[in-house]
Amino acid sequence: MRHNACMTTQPKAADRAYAHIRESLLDGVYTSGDLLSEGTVAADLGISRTPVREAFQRLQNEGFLRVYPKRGAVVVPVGPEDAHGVLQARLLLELFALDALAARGAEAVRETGRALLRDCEQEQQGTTPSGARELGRTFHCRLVGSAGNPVVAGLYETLWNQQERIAAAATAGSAHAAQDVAEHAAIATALHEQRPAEARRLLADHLAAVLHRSGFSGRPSLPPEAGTSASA
Amino acid sequence: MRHNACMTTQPKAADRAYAHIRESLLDGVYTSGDLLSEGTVAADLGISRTPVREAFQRLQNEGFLRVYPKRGAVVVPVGPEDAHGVLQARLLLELFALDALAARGAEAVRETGRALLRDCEQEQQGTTPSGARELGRTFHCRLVGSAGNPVVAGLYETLWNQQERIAAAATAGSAHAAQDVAEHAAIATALHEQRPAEARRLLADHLAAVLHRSGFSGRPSLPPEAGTSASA
DNA sequence: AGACGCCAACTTGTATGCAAGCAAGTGCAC
DNA sequence: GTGCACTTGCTTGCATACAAGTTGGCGTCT
Repeated sequence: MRHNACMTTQPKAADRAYAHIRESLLDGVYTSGDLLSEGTVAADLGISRTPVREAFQRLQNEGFLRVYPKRGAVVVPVGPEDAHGVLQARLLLELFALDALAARGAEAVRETGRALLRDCEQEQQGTTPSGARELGRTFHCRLVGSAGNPVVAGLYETLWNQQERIAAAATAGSAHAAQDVAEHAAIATALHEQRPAEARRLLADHLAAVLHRSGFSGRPSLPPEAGTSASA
Repeated sequence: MRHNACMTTQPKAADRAYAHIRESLLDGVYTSGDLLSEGTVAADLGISRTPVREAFQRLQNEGFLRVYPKRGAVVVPVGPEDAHGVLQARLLLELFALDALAARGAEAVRETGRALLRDCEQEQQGTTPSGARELGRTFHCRLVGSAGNPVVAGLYETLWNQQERIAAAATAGSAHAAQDVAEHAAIATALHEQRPAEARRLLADHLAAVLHRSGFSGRPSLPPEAGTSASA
Protein backbone atom coordinates (compact mmCIF):
# COMPACT_ATOMS: atom_id res chain seq x y z
CA MET A 1 0.00 0.00 0.00
CA ARG A 2 1.73 3.12 -1.15
CA HIS A 3 -1.23 5.42 -0.78
CA ASN A 4 -0.97 4.76 2.91
CA ALA A 5 -2.66 7.75 4.46
CA CYS A 6 -0.96 7.08 7.75
CA MET A 7 -0.91 10.75 8.64
CA THR A 8 -4.66 10.97 8.94
CA THR A 9 -4.93 8.48 11.79
CA GLN A 10 -2.39 8.26 14.56
CA PRO A 11 -4.01 5.34 16.38
CA LYS A 12 -2.58 2.01 15.49
CA ALA A 13 -4.00 0.30 12.45
CA ALA A 14 -4.69 -2.76 14.58
CA ASP A 15 -6.95 -0.70 16.81
CA ARG A 16 -8.78 0.72 13.84
CA ALA A 17 -9.32 -2.77 12.49
CA TYR A 18 -10.52 -3.95 15.87
CA ALA A 19 -12.95 -1.08 16.27
CA HIS A 20 -14.21 -1.43 12.72
CA ILE A 21 -14.94 -5.12 12.94
CA ARG A 22 -16.46 -4.77 16.38
CA GLU A 23 -18.76 -2.02 15.21
CA SER A 24 -19.71 -3.99 12.15
CA LEU A 25 -20.50 -6.95 14.36
CA LEU A 26 -22.58 -4.91 16.80
CA ASP A 27 -24.40 -3.05 14.05
CA GLY A 28 -25.35 -6.20 12.27
CA VAL A 29 -23.21 -5.69 9.19
CA TYR A 30 -21.77 -9.10 9.88
CA THR A 31 -24.28 -11.59 11.22
CA SER A 32 -24.09 -14.93 12.94
CA GLY A 33 -22.36 -17.57 10.90
CA ASP A 34 -20.72 -15.18 8.48
CA LEU A 35 -17.29 -16.26 7.37
CA LEU A 36 -14.77 -13.49 7.03
CA SER A 37 -11.13 -13.57 6.07
CA GLU A 38 -8.16 -11.46 7.01
CA GLY A 39 -7.49 -10.51 3.42
CA THR A 40 -10.98 -9.24 2.76
CA VAL A 41 -11.14 -7.06 5.83
CA ALA A 42 -7.63 -5.81 5.21
CA ALA A 43 -8.58 -4.77 1.69
CA ASP A 44 -11.71 -3.06 2.94
CA LEU A 45 -9.72 -0.97 5.38
CA GLY A 46 -6.79 -0.38 3.08
CA ILE A 47 -4.29 -1.92 5.45
CA SER A 48 -2.30 -5.13 5.48
CA ARG A 49 -3.31 -8.45 6.94
CA THR A 50 -1.04 -8.18 9.96
CA PRO A 51 -3.09 -5.73 12.04
CA VAL A 52 -6.29 -7.41 10.95
CA ARG A 53 -4.92 -10.67 12.22
CA GLU A 54 -4.24 -9.06 15.56
CA ALA A 55 -7.79 -7.72 15.68
CA PHE A 56 -9.16 -11.17 14.88
CA GLN A 57 -7.29 -12.60 17.81
CA ARG A 58 -8.61 -10.00 20.20
CA LEU A 59 -12.13 -10.50 18.96
CA GLN A 60 -11.77 -14.23 19.29
CA ASN A 61 -10.87 -14.22 22.94
CA GLU A 62 -13.64 -11.73 23.55
CA GLY A 63 -16.02 -14.30 22.14
CA PHE A 64 -17.06 -12.46 19.01
CA LEU A 65 -15.24 -14.60 16.48
CA ARG A 66 -14.00 -18.10 16.19
CA VAL A 67 -10.97 -18.62 14.00
CA TYR A 68 -10.77 -21.95 12.24
CA PRO A 69 -7.21 -23.09 11.59
CA LYS A 70 -7.06 -22.55 7.89
CA ARG A 71 -10.56 -21.68 6.86
CA GLY A 72 -11.29 -18.23 8.17
CA ALA A 73 -13.14 -16.65 11.06
CA VAL A 74 -16.82 -17.22 11.67
CA VAL A 75 -19.05 -14.91 13.62
CA VAL A 76 -20.01 -16.90 16.68
CA PRO A 77 -23.75 -17.38 16.80
CA VAL A 78 -25.44 -16.59 20.10
CA GLY A 79 -28.44 -18.51 21.38
CA PRO A 80 -30.87 -18.30 24.28
CA GLU A 81 -28.70 -20.49 26.48
CA ASP A 82 -25.84 -18.02 26.03
CA ALA A 83 -28.06 -15.15 27.03
CA HIS A 84 -29.24 -17.06 30.06
CA GLY A 85 -25.70 -17.94 31.05
CA VAL A 86 -24.42 -14.42 30.69
CA LEU A 87 -27.24 -12.92 32.69
CA GLN A 88 -26.82 -15.54 35.38
CA ALA A 89 -23.12 -14.75 35.60
CA ARG A 90 -23.82 -11.05 35.66
CA LEU A 91 -26.26 -11.49 38.49
CA LEU A 92 -23.73 -13.49 40.44
CA LEU A 93 -20.97 -10.94 40.02
CA GLU A 94 -23.07 -7.85 40.51
CA LEU A 95 -24.78 -9.14 43.63
CA PHE A 96 -21.38 -10.04 44.99
CA ALA A 97 -20.23 -6.53 44.22
CA LEU A 98 -23.19 -5.07 46.06
CA ASP A 99 -22.45 -7.16 49.13
CA ALA A 100 -18.76 -6.38 49.05
CA LEU A 101 -19.59 -2.72 48.67
CA ALA A 102 -21.91 -2.83 51.66
CA ALA A 103 -19.15 -4.50 53.63
CA ARG A 104 -16.90 -1.57 52.86
CA GLY A 105 -19.07 0.71 54.92
CA ALA A 106 -21.91 3.16 54.61
CA GLU A 107 -19.80 5.96 53.25
CA ALA A 108 -18.54 3.82 50.36
CA VAL A 109 -22.10 2.86 49.52
CA ARG A 110 -23.18 6.46 49.52
CA GLU A 111 -20.26 7.63 47.41
CA THR A 112 -20.75 4.86 44.87
CA GLY A 113 -24.43 5.75 44.65
CA ARG A 114 -23.48 9.32 43.92
CA ALA A 115 -21.05 8.33 41.19
CA LEU A 116 -23.61 6.02 39.63
CA LEU A 117 -26.19 8.77 39.64
CA ARG A 118 -23.80 10.94 37.67
CA ASP A 119 -23.50 8.13 35.14
CA CYS A 120 -27.27 8.01 34.89
CA GLU A 121 -27.50 11.72 34.18
CA GLN A 122 -25.15 11.24 31.26
CA GLU A 123 -27.24 8.32 30.14
CA GLN A 124 -30.32 10.49 29.95
CA GLN A 125 -28.54 12.85 27.58
CA GLY A 126 -26.52 10.72 25.20
CA THR A 127 -28.81 9.15 22.66
CA THR A 128 -26.66 7.62 19.97
CA PRO A 129 -26.75 3.81 19.99
CA SER A 130 -23.02 3.40 20.50
CA GLY A 131 -23.08 6.10 23.15
CA ALA A 132 -25.81 4.29 25.04
CA ARG A 133 -23.79 1.10 24.83
CA GLU A 134 -20.79 2.80 26.30
CA LEU A 135 -22.72 4.40 29.11
CA GLY A 136 -24.41 1.19 30.10
CA ARG A 137 -20.99 -0.35 30.24
CA THR A 138 -19.61 2.35 32.47
CA PHE A 139 -22.58 2.09 34.81
CA HIS A 140 -22.37 -1.63 35.39
CA CYS A 141 -18.59 -1.76 35.35
CA ARG A 142 -18.41 1.00 37.91
CA LEU A 143 -20.91 -0.87 40.04
CA VAL A 144 -18.83 -4.02 39.96
CA GLY A 145 -15.63 -2.07 40.33
CA SER A 146 -16.91 -0.56 43.53
CA ALA A 147 -16.53 -3.94 45.18
CA GLY A 148 -12.83 -3.21 45.42
CA ASN A 149 -11.77 -6.45 43.81
CA PRO A 150 -9.92 -5.76 40.54
CA VAL A 151 -9.94 -9.42 39.61
CA VAL A 152 -13.70 -9.60 39.71
CA ALA A 153 -13.86 -6.32 37.84
CA GLY A 154 -11.71 -7.79 35.10
CA LEU A 155 -13.90 -10.83 34.89
CA TYR A 156 -16.92 -8.62 34.58
CA GLU A 157 -15.41 -6.66 31.72
CA THR A 158 -14.97 -9.92 29.87
CA LEU A 159 -18.58 -10.72 30.60
CA TRP A 160 -19.73 -7.39 29.32
CA ASN A 161 -18.32 -8.07 25.89
CA GLN A 162 -20.56 -11.09 25.67
CA GLN A 163 -23.41 -9.01 27.00
CA GLU A 164 -23.01 -6.59 24.13
CA ARG A 165 -22.85 -9.40 21.65
CA ILE A 166 -26.14 -10.72 22.96
CA ALA A 167 -27.74 -7.30 22.95
CA ALA A 168 -26.70 -6.89 19.33
CA ALA A 169 -28.19 -10.23 18.38
CA ALA A 170 -31.36 -9.55 20.32
CA THR A 171 -34.60 -8.75 18.60
CA ALA A 172 -34.58 -5.07 19.48
CA GLY A 173 -31.17 -3.47 19.59
CA SER A 174 -31.67 -0.69 22.09
CA ALA A 175 -35.39 -0.05 21.92
CA HIS A 176 -35.69 -0.16 25.66
CA ALA A 177 -32.81 2.17 26.46
CA ALA A 178 -35.05 4.52 28.42
CA GLN A 179 -36.26 1.72 30.61
CA ASP A 180 -32.67 0.66 31.26
CA VAL A 181 -31.75 4.16 32.32
CA ALA A 182 -34.70 4.37 34.67
CA GLU A 183 -33.77 1.11 36.35
CA HIS A 184 -30.17 2.18 36.60
CA ALA A 185 -31.25 5.38 38.28
CA ALA A 186 -33.41 3.46 40.73
CA ILE A 187 -30.48 1.27 41.71
CA ALA A 188 -28.16 4.23 42.09
CA THR A 189 -30.70 6.09 44.18
CA ALA A 190 -31.23 3.13 46.47
CA LEU A 191 -27.49 2.98 47.07
CA HIS A 192 -27.14 6.68 47.60
CA GLU A 193 -29.94 6.60 50.13
CA GLN A 194 -28.33 3.73 51.99
CA ARG A 195 -30.78 0.99 51.13
CA PRO A 196 -28.48 -1.77 49.87
CA ALA A 197 -31.09 -4.48 50.34
CA GLU A 198 -33.45 -2.70 48.00
CA ALA A 199 -30.60 -2.14 45.57
CA ARG A 200 -30.09 -5.88 45.51
CA ARG A 201 -33.71 -6.49 44.68
CA LEU A 202 -33.79 -3.76 42.04
CA LEU A 203 -30.65 -5.13 40.44
CA ALA A 204 -32.04 -8.64 40.24
CA ASP A 205 -35.21 -7.28 38.71
CA HIS A 206 -33.21 -5.19 36.28
CA LEU A 207 -31.21 -8.14 35.01
CA ALA A 208 -34.31 -10.30 34.72
CA ALA A 209 -35.93 -7.51 32.76
CA VAL A 210 -32.91 -7.17 30.49
CA LEU A 211 -33.04 -10.87 29.73
CA HIS A 212 -36.76 -10.70 29.07
CA ARG A 213 -36.47 -7.68 26.78
CA SER A 214 -33.69 -9.34 24.83
CA GLY A 215 -36.21 -11.84 23.58
CA PHE A 216 -34.01 -14.74 24.66
CA SER A 217 -35.91 -15.59 27.82
CA GLY A 218 -36.91 -19.09 26.89
CA ARG A 219 -37.07 -20.21 30.50
CA PRO A 220 -39.29 -18.14 32.78
CA SER A 221 -37.07 -17.66 35.77
CA LEU A 222 -33.55 -16.37 35.92
CA PRO A 223 -33.26 -15.55 39.65
CA PRO A 224 -33.86 -18.96 41.28
CA GLU A 225 -30.53 -20.68 41.34
CA ALA A 226 -28.29 -17.66 41.09
CA GLY A 227 -30.30 -15.75 43.63
CA THR A 228 -30.30 -18.49 46.22
CA SER A 229 -26.62 -19.17 45.89
CA ALA A 230 -25.45 -15.62 46.15
CA SER A 231 -27.90 -14.13 48.57
CA ALA A 232 -29.80 -16.58 50.74
CA MET B 1 16.70 -18.58 10.02
CA ARG B 2 17.98 -21.22 7.71
CA HIS B 3 18.64 -23.83 10.34
CA ASN B 4 14.93 -23.83 10.94
CA ALA B 5 14.27 -27.24 12.46
CA CYS B 6 10.64 -27.00 11.53
CA MET B 7 10.37 -30.68 10.84
CA THR B 8 10.68 -31.64 14.45
CA THR B 9 7.46 -29.95 15.52
CA GLN B 10 4.37 -29.69 13.33
CA PRO B 11 2.27 -27.67 15.78
CA LYS B 12 2.18 -24.02 15.01
CA ALA B 13 5.19 -22.01 15.96
CA ALA B 14 2.92 -19.56 17.72
CA ASP B 15 1.74 -22.30 20.04
CA ARG B 16 5.28 -23.38 20.74
CA ALA B 17 6.22 -19.82 21.57
CA TYR B 18 3.19 -19.48 23.82
CA ALA B 19 3.92 -22.70 25.65
CA HIS B 20 7.59 -21.88 26.01
CA ILE B 21 7.07 -18.43 27.45
CA ARG B 22 4.30 -19.64 29.70
CA GLU B 23 6.47 -22.44 31.06
CA SER B 24 9.36 -20.07 31.55
CA LEU B 25 7.06 -17.74 33.42
CA LEU B 26 5.65 -20.48 35.63
CA ASP B 27 9.05 -22.03 36.28
CA GLY B 28 10.55 -18.77 37.35
CA VAL B 29 12.92 -18.36 34.42
CA TYR B 30 11.35 -14.98 33.91
CA THR B 31 10.43 -13.18 37.09
CA SER B 32 8.28 -10.22 38.00
CA GLY B 33 9.36 -7.03 36.34
CA ASP B 34 11.50 -8.67 33.70
CA LEU B 35 11.42 -6.92 30.36
CA LEU B 36 11.40 -9.19 27.37
CA SER B 37 11.27 -8.40 23.69
CA GLU B 38 9.85 -10.22 20.71
CA GLY B 39 13.20 -10.38 18.99
CA THR B 40 14.99 -11.98 21.89
CA VAL B 41 12.43 -14.70 22.41
CA ALA B 42 12.22 -15.30 18.68
CA ALA B 43 15.95 -15.78 18.49
CA ASP B 44 15.91 -18.13 21.46
CA LEU B 45 13.32 -20.31 19.79
CA GLY B 46 14.77 -20.05 16.32
CA ILE B 47 11.59 -18.62 14.84
CA SER B 48 10.56 -15.23 13.57
CA ARG B 49 9.01 -12.42 15.53
CA THR B 50 5.52 -12.91 14.12
CA PRO B 51 4.47 -15.96 16.12
CA VAL B 52 6.16 -14.59 19.20
CA ARG B 53 4.12 -11.47 18.82
CA GLU B 54 0.97 -13.56 18.75
CA ALA B 55 2.05 -15.39 21.87
CA PHE B 56 2.72 -12.11 23.63
CA GLN B 57 -0.81 -11.00 22.89
CA ARG B 58 -2.32 -14.15 24.26
CA LEU B 59 -0.22 -13.96 27.37
CA GLN B 60 -1.16 -10.35 27.82
CA ASN B 61 -4.88 -10.92 27.92
CA GLU B 62 -4.30 -13.84 30.22
CA GLY B 63 -2.66 -11.43 32.60
CA PHE B 64 0.88 -12.76 32.43
CA LEU B 65 2.44 -9.95 30.47
CA ARG B 66 1.84 -6.32 29.88
CA VAL B 67 2.98 -4.97 26.54
CA TYR B 68 4.13 -1.39 26.52
CA PRO B 69 3.58 0.33 23.19
CA LYS B 70 7.13 0.55 22.01
CA ARG B 71 9.20 -0.57 24.90
CA GLY B 72 8.67 -4.28 25.30
CA ALA B 73 6.68 -6.63 27.47
CA VAL B 74 7.06 -6.70 31.22
CA VAL B 75 6.20 -9.65 33.40
CA VAL B 76 3.29 -8.44 35.48
CA PRO B 77 4.18 -8.53 39.16
CA VAL B 78 1.68 -10.16 41.47
CA GLY B 79 1.08 -9.03 45.01
CA PRO B 80 -0.91 -10.16 48.03
CA GLU B 81 -3.97 -8.17 46.98
CA ASP B 82 -4.02 -10.03 43.68
CA ALA B 83 -3.88 -13.35 45.48
CA HIS B 84 -6.67 -12.26 47.75
CA GLY B 85 -8.79 -11.08 44.85
CA VAL B 86 -8.30 -14.23 42.85
CA LEU B 87 -9.14 -16.50 45.73
CA GLN B 88 -12.19 -14.45 46.56
CA ALA B 89 -13.36 -14.69 42.96
CA ARG B 90 -12.66 -18.40 42.90
CA LEU B 91 -14.68 -18.91 46.03
CA LEU B 92 -17.55 -16.97 44.54
CA LEU B 93 -17.59 -18.94 41.31
CA GLU B 94 -16.96 -22.35 42.80
CA LEU B 95 -19.61 -21.99 45.47
CA PHE B 96 -22.03 -20.87 42.80
CA ALA B 97 -21.10 -23.95 40.81
CA LEU B 98 -21.77 -26.18 43.77
CA ASP B 99 -25.20 -24.66 44.29
CA ALA B 100 -26.06 -24.84 40.62
CA LEU B 101 -24.92 -28.43 40.57
CA ALA B 102 -27.09 -29.27 43.57
CA ALA B 103 -30.00 -27.63 41.79
CA ARG B 104 -29.47 -29.99 38.86
CA GLY B 105 -30.44 -32.93 41.02
CA ALA B 106 -28.98 -35.66 43.15
CA GLU B 107 -27.88 -37.78 40.23
CA ALA B 108 -25.85 -34.95 38.71
CA VAL B 109 -24.16 -34.38 42.06
CA ARG B 110 -23.31 -38.03 42.36
CA GLU B 111 -21.98 -38.30 38.84
CA THR B 112 -19.86 -35.19 39.19
CA GLY B 113 -18.45 -36.53 42.42
CA ARG B 114 -17.51 -39.72 40.64
CA ALA B 115 -15.77 -37.85 37.82
CA LEU B 116 -13.90 -35.67 40.31
CA LEU B 117 -12.76 -38.74 42.21
CA ARG B 118 -11.27 -40.08 39.00
CA ASP B 119 -9.39 -36.83 38.63
CA CYS B 120 -8.07 -37.22 42.15
CA GLU B 121 -6.77 -40.71 41.43
CA GLN B 122 -4.77 -39.30 38.56
CA GLU B 123 -3.55 -36.57 40.83
CA GLN B 124 -2.15 -39.08 43.26
CA GLN B 125 -0.07 -40.63 40.50
CA GLY B 126 1.29 -37.79 38.41
CA THR B 127 4.11 -36.11 40.26
CA THR B 128 5.80 -33.76 37.83
CA PRO B 129 5.22 -30.11 38.67
CA SER B 130 3.60 -29.25 35.35
CA GLY B 131 1.52 -32.42 35.57
CA ALA B 132 0.26 -31.45 39.01
CA ARG B 133 -0.62 -28.02 37.68
CA GLU B 134 -2.62 -29.50 34.86
CA LEU B 135 -4.48 -31.89 37.10
CA GLY B 136 -5.41 -29.24 39.57
CA ARG B 137 -6.76 -27.26 36.70
CA THR B 138 -8.88 -30.12 35.43
CA PHE B 139 -10.26 -30.76 38.89
CA HIS B 140 -11.42 -27.25 39.58
CA CYS B 141 -12.49 -26.54 36.02
CA ARG B 142 -14.55 -29.69 35.97
CA LEU B 143 -16.12 -28.69 39.25
CA VAL B 144 -17.11 -25.31 37.89
CA GLY B 145 -18.10 -26.79 34.56
CA SER B 146 -20.53 -29.10 36.30
CA ALA B 147 -22.70 -26.08 37.04
CA GLY B 148 -23.90 -26.29 33.46
CA ASN B 149 -23.17 -22.66 32.69
CA PRO B 150 -20.51 -22.42 29.96
CA VAL B 151 -20.17 -18.69 30.45
CA VAL B 152 -19.21 -19.09 34.09
CA ALA B 153 -16.90 -21.92 33.10
CA GLY B 154 -15.16 -19.63 30.63
CA LEU B 155 -14.78 -16.97 33.27
CA TYR B 156 -13.28 -19.50 35.60
CA GLU B 157 -10.72 -20.60 33.06
CA THR B 158 -9.59 -17.02 32.81
CA LEU B 159 -9.37 -16.94 36.57
CA TRP B 160 -7.32 -20.07 36.66
CA ASN B 161 -4.59 -18.51 34.57
CA GLN B 162 -4.17 -15.90 37.24
CA GLN B 163 -4.29 -18.59 39.87
CA GLU B 164 -1.34 -20.32 38.27
CA ARG B 165 0.53 -17.07 38.02
CA ILE B 166 0.05 -16.56 41.73
CA ALA B 167 1.04 -20.08 42.57
CA ALA B 168 4.21 -19.62 40.56
CA ALA B 169 5.07 -16.42 42.37
CA ALA B 170 4.25 -17.93 45.74
CA THR B 171 6.96 -18.84 48.18
CA ALA B 172 6.65 -22.57 47.67
CA GLY B 173 5.81 -23.62 44.15
CA SER B 174 4.00 -26.88 44.74
CA ALA B 175 5.33 -28.02 48.07
CA HIS B 176 1.86 -28.72 49.35
CA ALA B 177 0.62 -30.70 46.38
CA ALA B 178 -0.21 -33.70 48.53
CA GLN B 179 -2.38 -31.60 50.80
CA ASP B 180 -4.17 -30.18 47.79
CA VAL B 181 -4.91 -33.63 46.49
CA ALA B 182 -6.25 -34.75 49.85
CA GLU B 183 -8.59 -31.79 50.04
CA HIS B 184 -9.73 -32.35 46.49
CA ALA B 185 -10.51 -35.94 47.31
CA ALA B 186 -12.49 -34.89 50.36
CA ILE B 187 -14.60 -32.53 48.29
CA ALA B 188 -15.17 -35.12 45.60
CA THR B 189 -16.13 -37.73 48.17
CA ALA B 190 -18.59 -35.39 49.85
CA LEU B 191 -20.26 -34.81 46.51
CA HIS B 192 -20.31 -38.44 45.57
CA GLU B 193 -21.90 -39.29 48.90
CA GLN B 194 -24.54 -36.62 48.43
CA ARG B 195 -23.43 -34.18 51.07
CA PRO B 196 -23.33 -30.92 49.11
CA ALA B 197 -23.43 -28.77 52.23
CA GLU B 198 -20.27 -30.39 53.50
CA ALA B 199 -18.72 -30.00 50.07
CA ARG B 200 -19.37 -26.29 50.32
CA ARG B 201 -17.63 -26.08 53.64
CA LEU B 202 -14.70 -28.21 52.50
CA LEU B 203 -14.30 -26.10 49.39
CA ALA B 204 -14.25 -22.86 51.35
CA ASP B 205 -11.67 -24.35 53.69
CA HIS B 206 -9.64 -25.59 50.75
CA LEU B 207 -9.46 -22.18 49.13
CA ALA B 208 -8.61 -20.51 52.40
CA ALA B 209 -5.86 -23.06 52.88
CA VAL B 210 -4.55 -22.48 49.37
CA LEU B 211 -4.33 -18.77 50.03
CA HIS B 212 -2.61 -19.34 53.33
CA ARG B 213 -0.10 -21.78 51.88
CA SER B 214 0.70 -19.38 49.06
CA GLY B 215 2.25 -17.09 51.62
CA PHE B 216 0.21 -14.16 50.37
CA SER B 217 -2.31 -14.17 53.19
CA GLY B 218 -1.45 -10.79 54.56
CA ARG B 219 -4.89 -10.41 56.02
CA PRO B 220 -5.92 -13.23 58.33
CA SER B 221 -9.34 -14.02 56.97
CA LEU B 222 -10.42 -14.76 53.45
CA PRO B 223 -13.87 -16.17 54.19
CA PRO B 224 -15.56 -13.20 55.89
CA GLU B 225 -16.82 -11.04 53.05
CA ALA B 226 -16.83 -13.65 50.35
CA GLY B 227 -18.33 -16.23 52.64
CA THR B 228 -21.13 -14.06 53.87
CA SER B 229 -22.03 -12.80 50.45
CA ALA B 230 -22.00 -16.12 48.66
CA SER B 231 -23.08 -18.56 51.31
CA ALA B 232 -24.76 -17.15 54.39
C1' DA C 1 -23.80 -42.70 -14.69
C1' DG C 2 -20.77 -42.88 -10.75
C1' DA C 3 -16.49 -42.50 -8.51
C1' DC C 4 -11.85 -41.27 -8.31
C1' DG C 5 -8.08 -38.12 -8.69
C1' DC C 6 -6.13 -33.85 -9.90
C1' DC C 7 -6.07 -28.93 -10.12
C1' DA C 8 -6.99 -24.27 -9.11
C1' DA C 9 -8.62 -20.79 -5.97
C1' DC C 10 -9.03 -19.66 -1.81
C1' DT C 11 -7.40 -19.49 3.10
C1' DT C 12 -4.03 -18.93 7.06
C1' DG C 13 0.93 -19.36 8.93
C1' DT C 14 5.55 -17.56 8.87
C1' DA C 15 9.59 -14.97 7.52
C1' DT C 16 11.65 -10.74 6.38
C1' DG C 17 12.37 -5.84 5.31
C1' DC C 18 11.59 -1.26 6.38
C1' DA C 19 9.97 2.77 8.94
C1' DA C 20 8.90 5.02 13.16
C1' DG C 21 9.27 5.67 18.13
C1' DC C 22 11.49 5.81 22.57
C1' DA C 23 15.65 5.81 25.99
C1' DA C 24 19.85 6.33 27.25
C1' DG C 25 24.45 7.76 26.44
C1' DT C 26 27.78 10.89 24.23
C1' DG C 27 29.82 14.95 23.26
C1' DC C 28 29.59 19.87 22.59
C1' DA C 29 28.58 24.55 23.93
C1' DC C 30 28.13 27.64 27.58
C1' DG D 1 30.62 21.85 36.04
C1' DT D 2 26.06 21.96 33.95
C1' DG D 3 22.61 21.68 30.46
C1' DC D 4 21.15 20.53 25.91
C1' DA D 5 21.03 18.54 21.24
C1' DC D 6 22.42 14.75 18.70
C1' DT D 7 23.33 10.13 17.81
C1' DT D 8 23.03 5.34 18.53
C1' DG D 9 20.92 1.23 19.73
C1' DC D 10 17.12 -0.75 21.02
C1' DT D 11 12.16 -1.68 20.58
C1' DT D 12 7.60 -2.34 18.22
C1' DG D 13 4.26 -1.59 14.02
C1' DC D 14 3.23 -2.58 9.46
C1' DA D 15 3.69 -4.18 4.75
C1' DT D 16 4.86 -7.70 1.79
C1' DA D 17 6.60 -12.18 0.06
C1' DC D 18 6.39 -16.84 0.33
C1' DA D 19 5.09 -21.52 2.01
C1' DA D 20 1.68 -24.73 3.34
C1' DG D 21 -2.91 -26.40 4.01
C1' DT D 22 -7.98 -26.91 2.84
C1' DT D 23 -11.94 -26.84 -0.20
C1' DG D 24 -14.59 -27.36 -4.04
C1' DG D 25 -15.02 -28.29 -8.77
C1' DC D 26 -13.74 -30.14 -13.10
C1' DG D 27 -12.16 -33.75 -16.02
C1' DT D 28 -11.31 -38.40 -16.77
C1' DC D 29 -11.45 -43.23 -16.12
C1' DT D 30 -14.13 -47.27 -15.10
